[in-house]
Amino acid sequence: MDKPGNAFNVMKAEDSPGFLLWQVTTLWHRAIKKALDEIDLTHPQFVLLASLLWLSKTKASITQIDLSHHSKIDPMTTSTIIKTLLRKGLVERQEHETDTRAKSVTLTENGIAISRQAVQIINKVDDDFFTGLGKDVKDFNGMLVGLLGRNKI
Amino acid sequence: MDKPGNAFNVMKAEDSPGFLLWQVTTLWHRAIKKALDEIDLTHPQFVLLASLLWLSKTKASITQIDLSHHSKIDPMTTSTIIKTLLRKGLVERQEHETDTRAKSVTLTENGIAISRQAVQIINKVDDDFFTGLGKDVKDFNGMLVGLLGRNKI
DNA sequence: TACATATAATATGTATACTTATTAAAAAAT
DNA sequence: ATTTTTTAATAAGTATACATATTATATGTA
Repeated sequence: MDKPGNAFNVMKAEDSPGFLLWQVTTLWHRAIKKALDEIDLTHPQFVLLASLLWLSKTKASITQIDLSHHSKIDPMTTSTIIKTLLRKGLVERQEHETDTRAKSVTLTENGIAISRQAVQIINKVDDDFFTGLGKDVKDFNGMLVGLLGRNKI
Repeated sequence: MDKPGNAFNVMKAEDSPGFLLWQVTTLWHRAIKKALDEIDLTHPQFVLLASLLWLSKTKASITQIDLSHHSKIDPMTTSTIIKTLLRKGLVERQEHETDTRAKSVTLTENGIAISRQAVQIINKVDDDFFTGLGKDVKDFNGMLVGLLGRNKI
């Protein structure tokens, strides 16, 4: 009764959503990373580019905080990644029209092209990765939306 | 029809399991990181310690590759993290009995204590985080297990 | 208007996470 | 038995991800 293992509250690793989520996302990140290598983007870079593409459908001026909120990437990391995207010529920054503290981030022409390409690549990776869920994907999405709603930070 | 946004194959972000998974795991990682701060562990460090605790229930000699396979953390990263855990005095390494290339990793006494404490902390964080799923947690786990099975790398 | 509080962005420092390449030894193949 | 192929571990280099602290500005309140 005093072996190291008895610290767990589950008998099988498959009963722990946390450990399963760790394993699944580790494999998923790896697959995405590999696919994005082809266009020299990292996963977080892609998330910010896609967020820009997405938000620009409905919002005129997008700040780093907007991107941070949408992507859940913390503001500091967002700042770092945007700086890299600037260096790559995929985004540009201009002064915000009303808030002088903030910066408006926009995609460059090349940024739009790369982002669209990246979205296609990720669509395919995700299609492959989540194929196993079949019809359950709706339920899966629903659960994730539920978790998001209950764990807003 | 040529605005940036039309690159997506979903109309709502809630229809993309990939984006939802990104958001959920980002928030989840943040919550775990914050909780583990208290005992000066990172999430990956915890995963390896818990893996050691778990595997030692059934396996006499545990190598870094064993840990890598179980945790899905790649071998190089496993090596780096184990080195940190060594420095912290939470694990020890000895020559493997039969394979001279490999190293057997074991928890120190303090490592066992810290690991158990960490497991309790994470149990609580995960309980809180996944509470929203209610009875669905079984289905959620099942889907994750399915994804794991279909995406072995 | 003046002051306290909240917010946008970022410099700094530590710890992943991975790629590529290397070393040494085990396993498989002929 | 010798050669070929895998495999365990890791060095080096790049890019997150976060906490903490700082700067400058916006917002709320008296």
